[in-house]
Amino acid sequence: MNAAVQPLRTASERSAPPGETDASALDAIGALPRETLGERVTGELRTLLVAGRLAPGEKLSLRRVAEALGVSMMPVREAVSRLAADGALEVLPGRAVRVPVLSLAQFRELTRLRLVVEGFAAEEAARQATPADIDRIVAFDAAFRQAASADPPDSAAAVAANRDLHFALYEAAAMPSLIEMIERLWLKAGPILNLDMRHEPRRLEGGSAMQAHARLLEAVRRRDAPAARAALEDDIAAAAAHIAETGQLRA
Amino acid sequence: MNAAVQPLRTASERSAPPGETDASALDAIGALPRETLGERVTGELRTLLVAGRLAPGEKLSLRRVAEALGVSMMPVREAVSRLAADGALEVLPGRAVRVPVLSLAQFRELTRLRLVVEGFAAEEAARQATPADIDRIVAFDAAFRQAASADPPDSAAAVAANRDLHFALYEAAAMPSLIEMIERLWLKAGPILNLDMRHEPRRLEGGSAMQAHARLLEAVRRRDAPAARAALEDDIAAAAAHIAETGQLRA
DNA sequence: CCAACCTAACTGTGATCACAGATCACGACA
DNA sequence: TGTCGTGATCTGTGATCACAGTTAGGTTGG
Repeated sequence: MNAAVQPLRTASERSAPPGETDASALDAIGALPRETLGERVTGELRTLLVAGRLAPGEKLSLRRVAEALGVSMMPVREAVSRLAADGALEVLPGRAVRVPVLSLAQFRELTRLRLVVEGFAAEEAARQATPADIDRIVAFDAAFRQAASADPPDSAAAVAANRDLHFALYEAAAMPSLIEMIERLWLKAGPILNLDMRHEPRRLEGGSAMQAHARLLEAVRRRDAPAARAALEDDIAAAAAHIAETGQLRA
Repeated sequence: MNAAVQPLRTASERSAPPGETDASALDAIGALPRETLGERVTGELRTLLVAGRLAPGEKLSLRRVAEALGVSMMPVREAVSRLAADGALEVLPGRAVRVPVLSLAQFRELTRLRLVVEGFAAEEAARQATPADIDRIVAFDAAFRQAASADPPDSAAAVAANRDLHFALYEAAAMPSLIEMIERLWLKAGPILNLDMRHEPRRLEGGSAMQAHARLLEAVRRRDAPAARAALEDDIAAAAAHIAETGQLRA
């Protein structure tokens, strides 16, 4: 069922640091990542969701995911609990857990919220972006361009680059809670959005996304917040319109 | 430690419907509530958090909460997992789980996000509100007025009425995901906001909240979206300014 | 009198087991 | 042929146990 789920052995990769007493060396090492298994499973599922590799309506089984990842059922339960709390997954009453199937109304609401929230983030990013931020955005824009312009288009790479581009922009706003909000929106809309981009790479050829990205980048360079918002809104609206027309949404 | 946590016995309140075959009777009964224990614990903790009855920095113990609620540790783990994913609780690396202590910068970011998101909700509510919606808002406004004007002010009732008033407004916008977003913001800001209102009920006497509510209500009645947003923004900003001055926030 | 050690209690995490309820396929009855 | 009952199988939920890591309190040694 879940061929997309990669093994994730419980490798205890915390290498015990030897008895080192040199102060300079101790200062150099940072706090080691101390990530719990449940968090890693959560991250794994999140990645699959925003990438559209788990299709809407697809059913997951705690035991199967646990087996596929090489862990017990416990961490998977925790991950599913969190994602279900975010609305990224839904647990049917007594049945199974599955990727939510959005209705057209729900998708429209999500799009409106994205326009408000991500539009605000774009404005703030245009005001606060550092040269380093802009460099990162430029890099991801180039990656997206290359993936979208290839023949045939590399849809997987385009999806990833598109995500990186957007979040590089939002991170320039330097508002952590804002980014969390946007991630939650992407988690909900990701399955349809990216499933579509993955299945219909021809949409990339239209170039509307690349055009919007170019205008966005230009606006950020000029620190023109309203223009950045406008460009981003066009990007979101164009993708949403395409989904609303051709996507598979519930009535 | 958690005297605030109310017992929550595992009462199986699902009354088995008798073998009724009358079609009209079958149509009348709705789906019975089927709530899992973990969800009830989550709701219990959410209520305590937004009401400010769990103070920032307060530490929780899974076992103690479980014992206080009369359930096993398992549902509490699930509830804490969800709330931690929302940032409403935080789990220290290897230590304990506690209510987050916001820094001044984090609180300011939350306030800005509230202005954006709840401001949008107020606009939309002003456009979409039905007479029934307005009636509900009026009722909660009256309750808030009464609690705040009493001598001494009934801070607990004021906190509850204030919450009900705001969410009655937001629900008039008829955008479920928007309400989830706002609830998450309140979950983060609630502990300081309402802890403050609870400890310093004198702030209520200033009447700035009541004045803002009155303007808000008037704007909704007139279907004046910009005015509704302005009134709500004043309400949020006034409370936030008071916290930033006197509240206990980390540097 | 203060600091360092050490032990006992407690923490969240993960695994395993038990169970009620839902699903699905097969077969009996009408 | 169509429909309902029925059983095996699988689902998520909850409880219990085991464990490594941390914390706090008391004690010892300086």
